[in-house]
Formats: sequence, structure tokens, C-alpha cells
Amino acid sequence: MLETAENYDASKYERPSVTADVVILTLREQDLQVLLIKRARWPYDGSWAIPGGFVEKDESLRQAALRELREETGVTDVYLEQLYTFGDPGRDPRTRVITVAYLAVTSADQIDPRAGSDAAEARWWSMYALPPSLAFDHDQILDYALTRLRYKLEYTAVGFQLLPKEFTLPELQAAYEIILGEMLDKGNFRKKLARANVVEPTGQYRQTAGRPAELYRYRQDAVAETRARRLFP
Amino acid sequence: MLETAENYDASKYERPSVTADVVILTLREQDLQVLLIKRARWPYDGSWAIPGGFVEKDESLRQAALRELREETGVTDVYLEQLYTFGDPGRDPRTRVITVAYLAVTSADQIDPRAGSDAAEARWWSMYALPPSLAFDHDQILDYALTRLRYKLEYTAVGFQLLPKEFTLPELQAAYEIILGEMLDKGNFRKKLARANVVEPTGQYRQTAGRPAELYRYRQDAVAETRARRLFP
DNA sequence: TAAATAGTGTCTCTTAGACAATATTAT
DNA sequence: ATAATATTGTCTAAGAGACACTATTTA
Repeated sequence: MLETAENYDASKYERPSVTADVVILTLREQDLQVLLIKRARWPYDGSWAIPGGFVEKDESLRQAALRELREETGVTDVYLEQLYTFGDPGRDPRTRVITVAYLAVTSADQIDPRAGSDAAEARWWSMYALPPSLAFDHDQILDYALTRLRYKLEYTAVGFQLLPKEFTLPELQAAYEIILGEMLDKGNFRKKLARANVVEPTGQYRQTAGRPAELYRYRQDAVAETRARRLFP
Repeated sequence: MLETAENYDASKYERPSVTADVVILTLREQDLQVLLIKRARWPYDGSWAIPGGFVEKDESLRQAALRELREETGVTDVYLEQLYTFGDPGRDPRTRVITVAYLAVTSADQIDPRAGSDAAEARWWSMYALPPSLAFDHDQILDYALTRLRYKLEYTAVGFQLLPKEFTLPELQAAYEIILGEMLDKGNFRKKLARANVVEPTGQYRQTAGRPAELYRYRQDAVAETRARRLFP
């Protein structure tokens, strides 16, 4: 339709607000957990939400996500990737808000205890037992994040981000099992890992209730090759 | 203090403009081609750009992309997925612009000839011989689109979107070869396709310079199964 | 019959997955 | 020795990839 003074809708050209929200995932307590913040006012007063904030004038989307991450957890060295952009009208009742969602994956021992030391209440939640009511469309965002993580686990080295620098193969396998939600065969898991040539033994061992487990580290020079093909082909 | 939506001071931030840009891909002339528009003013006057426009107040991001697509090509029934969001400051010298890029894949015979009938000059370009200077960061967006398409080709049914409803297996294989940029083995290609159980013969044949080729169609009820696992396992 | 194209079959090597066997520690 | 855990090996079926072969049309 031709636009005239009669039907001109000024609000049509209002610029939306843009936020960067970060799904921060880690392994804690033999569980895949996400950091959420409790909202203290309308809308979704009392609901839990993914941390995020407005993208500032002179920062990139990624910088905005990194800033949020740092403010919430103190973490700076982290795996971070853009997930998806959510922008349905009405997803925020206050105004039009477009949210660029990021996925951050880090090992629990990287996280600074001052996490959530700001006014807002913040805590870790199991991805498998989320609070009953999440703010906005944040349930969708978390769904999407889990799907993406599971997917990436199969053909990138993101899994190693969840563990400390040194780890045993049974620990690595447990991490995979927690994230994928299924048990893996010990022998086959190790076979794949060996073929991918992506970890190397440190020569040291970790005590267990039975035979000690050898410690491994992620091969730094493996990154280049892993980009090219599936980690577990 | 941590900035959240709670203490947001509207005056403190300039809101960015948000556009939805659509990479429209199709097979034409035994080639993978993309629809680009020639810019007629600063910035990037004379450069070619991906079609796109501002997201309006009451439409979703996807709706905005569909609207752009319809305006440019007349196509409504199309494969459309969100690609990535580009938002570096300075990518548009006029103001802060955040672009949600979409990938549209359609068969050439779906496209209405009124494509590009708007003032701007529009034409198809080979993805393998793009114009030398693209506007903004649109070279990055096209790079990303091709990567994603190649990737999706392997484990979704997106390839069938590029062909008419009925096609021969050599035609399908040629489409795959054009997109992947490599030759495929006839026998192995057909074996995979058979295993995936994703096409069915129509019983009709197409004339060629040699033995006629049987026409196939995409199995509609195959969609559900293809979602679950790789199309070509 | 020859050329051109469509369609099928076969062989080998690799991998996935299920499962079993062995190794090394603590109690 | 037994329990607990780590680590390695074996068997089978399926799939990938290279390649050769057969089938059906036109000229």
C-alpha cells in the first residue's frame, strides 16, 4: 500500500532494542548446569532469566556477550558462539526487543566466586531440572542451546572446554554422557578418541577406588585438524 | 552496576537499526546463483548488495525476511532459515545497523519474472564469480551462506528445494556437484539415496541424448524421518 | 553399429557397536 | 582374594569409496 499522511504509522519505524543474552553452561555436581538470574520486577517478576543486556553503541555483538559473561562469572577465556537471534514482536511486553543469544561453555574451575555478586540473585540450575517458569522465551533459548551443544560435541572440541586442563578418559566420557543424556561404550569411546588423535597423556595418574586413571590433556595443535572434519568420524 | 533491562535508561543508548537480509540462492544455467541488488546511493554506491530491509514493528524476523523475499522474487513457498546475525559497529557508515541474515533456497522455476521490478537493478550472480566489490560485509554473509548450504546438503533435504518437483537422479546429482564443488560417484550417490529412502519414482521418463532417465519426486512423508538423522548416513 | 547417457554390481577398507577379556589398584 | 575401576581386544555388520559392468536410447 502507498504510504500517505493518513496511514503513516510513526511507530513502524521505531528502532528495536537489541540485547545480547548468554547461556552459560558448565559441568557441576555431575550435572550440566546453566547460570540464571532471578528477575525482581515486572515483567516476569520472580522468574528466572538468562543473563544479558543491551548492546552498546561501540561494541560488537560478541563483545557485548563477552562483557555480560565477564560481569556474571569473571570468566574471560571461554568458548563462545552465537546461537540464534530471537525477535518475535511481543516477546517482551515493554517494547520491541531483539535478542542475539550466545552460548558460552566453560569449566567450573574457571568461574570466579564473585559470580552473581551484583544486586540480582544468580544461581546454577540443572539443564535437566530447570525452574518451572522462565522469563520471556528463555525456555526456547535454553532448548536451542542444549541441542546445539549436543550437536557440536560430536564434531568439535567443545567438550574439552567443560573440563579442567587435565582429565582422565573416564571423566571425559562421563562429561559426554551427561551432555548427551545417554551411556556410551567405554571401548568404542576410547577408540574414536584415539583415532581423532586429539588428546595426549601427561604421564601422570589420578587415584581412584580401583586402578588409577591416566591423566590426559587436550592437544593444542589438534585444533586445526579438528576444524576440518568431525571430531569423532 | 550491572546493567539489565530493569535499570535500562533509554536515553543512555541509541537503539540500532535492525534489518533482515536474505541470501536467495537457486540453480540457474548449471550454476549456483544468488540474487543481488545494485545500490544507487551512498554508501557503496554502485556496489552489489544482498536484498534486505528494516524489520517493522509488528513483524517477526522471519516475516521480515519472507516479505523481502516476496518483494524481490514473488516467491512465497520456499526453504528459509536464519543464518547468522552481523552487528559489528561501523559495518554501515550511516548508523549502527544490525543485520539478521537469512538463507532462502528455491527452485528457479518458482521465481516470478517480476523479480527486481522495483526501482533498483537486480540480477543473478554466480556464487563462484561474484561481483568484485560487494556492499558492507556482504561478502562475509555470502561466504557463510555457501558454507551452511553445503553443510545442510549432507544431512537435510534442502537439496530438493533447488530442483523442480520432478527430477531425474542425474539432475539431482548434478545439483549436488554444483553446490559441493566436487564430482560425486554415480553408483555411490544412488546407493546413499536409496538407503535414505527419500525419493520415489514417478514412473515417467525424461528424454536425453542417450538412455532416458526416470523421473523421481521427493517423498513428502520422508521429511519426518530425515529430521532425525543424517540424510546420507 | 557406435556414441551417449542411465543404471547396477562388486570389491576392499574403514568404522560403529556390542561385548569380552585383561590390568592395576585398594581393602 | 575380592571389589572396583581402568584399559585393551575381538567379532560382526554396515557403510564409504573406487571402479567396472550392463542397459537403453539416438544417430
